[in-house]
Amino acid sequence: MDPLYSKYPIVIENTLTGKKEAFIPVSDGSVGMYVCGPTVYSDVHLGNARTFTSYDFMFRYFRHLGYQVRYVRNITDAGHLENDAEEGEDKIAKKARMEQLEPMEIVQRYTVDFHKVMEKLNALPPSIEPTATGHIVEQIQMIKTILEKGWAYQSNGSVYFDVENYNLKGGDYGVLSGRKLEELQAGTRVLDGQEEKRNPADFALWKKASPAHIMRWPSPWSDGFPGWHLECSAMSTKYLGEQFDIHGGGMDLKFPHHECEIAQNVASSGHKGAQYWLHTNMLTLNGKRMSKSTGNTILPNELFTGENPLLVKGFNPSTVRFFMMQAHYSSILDFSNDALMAAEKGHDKLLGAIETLKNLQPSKTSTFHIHDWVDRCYTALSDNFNSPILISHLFEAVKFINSSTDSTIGLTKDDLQLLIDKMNSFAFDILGLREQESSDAHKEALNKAMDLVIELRAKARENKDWDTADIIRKQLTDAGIQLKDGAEGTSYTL
RNA sequence: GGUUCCGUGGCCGAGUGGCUAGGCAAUGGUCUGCAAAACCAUGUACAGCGGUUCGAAUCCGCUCGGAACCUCCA
Repeated sequence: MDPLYSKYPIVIENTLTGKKEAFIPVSDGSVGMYVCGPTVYSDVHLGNARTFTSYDFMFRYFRHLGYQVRYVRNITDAGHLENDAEEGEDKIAKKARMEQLEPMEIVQRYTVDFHKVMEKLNALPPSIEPTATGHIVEQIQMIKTILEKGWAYQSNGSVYFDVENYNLKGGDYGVLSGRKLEELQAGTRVLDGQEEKRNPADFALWKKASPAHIMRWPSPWSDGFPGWHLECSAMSTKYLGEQFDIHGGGMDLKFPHHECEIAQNVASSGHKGAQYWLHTNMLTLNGKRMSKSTGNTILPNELFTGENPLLVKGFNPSTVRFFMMQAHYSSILDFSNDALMAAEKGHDKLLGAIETLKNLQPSKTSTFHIHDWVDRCYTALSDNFNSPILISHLFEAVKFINSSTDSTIGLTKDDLQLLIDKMNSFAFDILGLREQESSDAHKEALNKAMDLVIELRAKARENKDWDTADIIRKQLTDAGIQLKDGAEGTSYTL
């Protein structure tokens, strides 16, 4: 049988070309995907969470279609320069001194925090999660190659990429971001240490460490540390090859980070690296950019607990994920308490219908064009990962499920099974939603207790003792349990 | 200031030359002891002003507003 990806070929918006293009992997049937991961020097930002959730969704979809996927997402633990200056200090080293901790202690703490947040959001671990500090050797090797080919120069123990020379010899620094080299030079601020460079647009491949700099490694040029952009070139090449399929990251990385990556790749191997570049869009909070200084900011964990003045309550991570999936990854998404509240209702309605679906019985004929529906769902997903359209189709099925009567759905046995399978695939395997987790033992105990309460209340209702019946319902509602009196008896939801 | 992008009904959010996206909220109805849930019905929205076109929310121009990048940032 043909794999699903040949039935529903993917089209991707390639930000390198600005066009939607048919996705044709370098190697048939497999996908190599590299995503720029977080810098682990502080709590993971909510925007990071959105970006990595978007790529997790794509990862899941590729796998679902039958591709063999290698998903590489790095951890930047070597720190980046705070500015381009000679005495520029590594962010991680700075924070370490402030808190009197070893740099790797900071790295460890925030890496663990990052993993916890992503786990809550039900993001699968990447296939490989390499660290910058673990690949100093590869980075030094790449610098050597670039130097040998004449695309870089040494200056005072540091090594810089020669952007002007690169473009004179046919390089196209600026392809990704649409920037012109002349404009870049004109717009560059005068910073300390610029005199080391031949051109303000040049960027560091290796920086000589100042005596105070804690994170440092020996190299042929100086004791120092790798430049801002090198780790991604080195690690993507190592794990995915000189030519691979997808490179992703947030919009904000487009320039200069990804622009420099392409230049480094071309300089060292003659290839651009990824064929398809993807950029996820930013997040705003109540219509404004997030900013710690104005208090317009929320941490992922605060979103889950509700411990933030901008939130009325906490939201479960699956709701947050659903909220993110309701918007396209390439659009700016605005977070607000109201928007989350609305998403929560929709999320619960969707999962509720999937729960209902389990208990429905098939009928002789089908009244829902299930194959057509499945087709439309896949078509939406394959059209540049359009999760909002998929969700709108899912709600079509929700309406159909909920309008089923007498415990019977208008689907034949096979069609019903198909609907169950696909709803599960789309909602859980691909969108990555999940039921509120509670232990089975817990659930069973609650079910038994609820059966008892419902039975007692049913007796009261038989006797038309409405006061008792209403008190029970009211108290349960206050406790967060909603009773629903239906034709077939009473059920409850949390 | 430069580069790029966006502005959709009460809110969130798809679409992007002619055909109902969807969710939430609201109103009416069905059901119910009453609720809740669910279902049915109801909104002729596309920042403003011009232009192109048989036809524009969708293309072009200007104006206003917002965002990202130009310095580490998903």
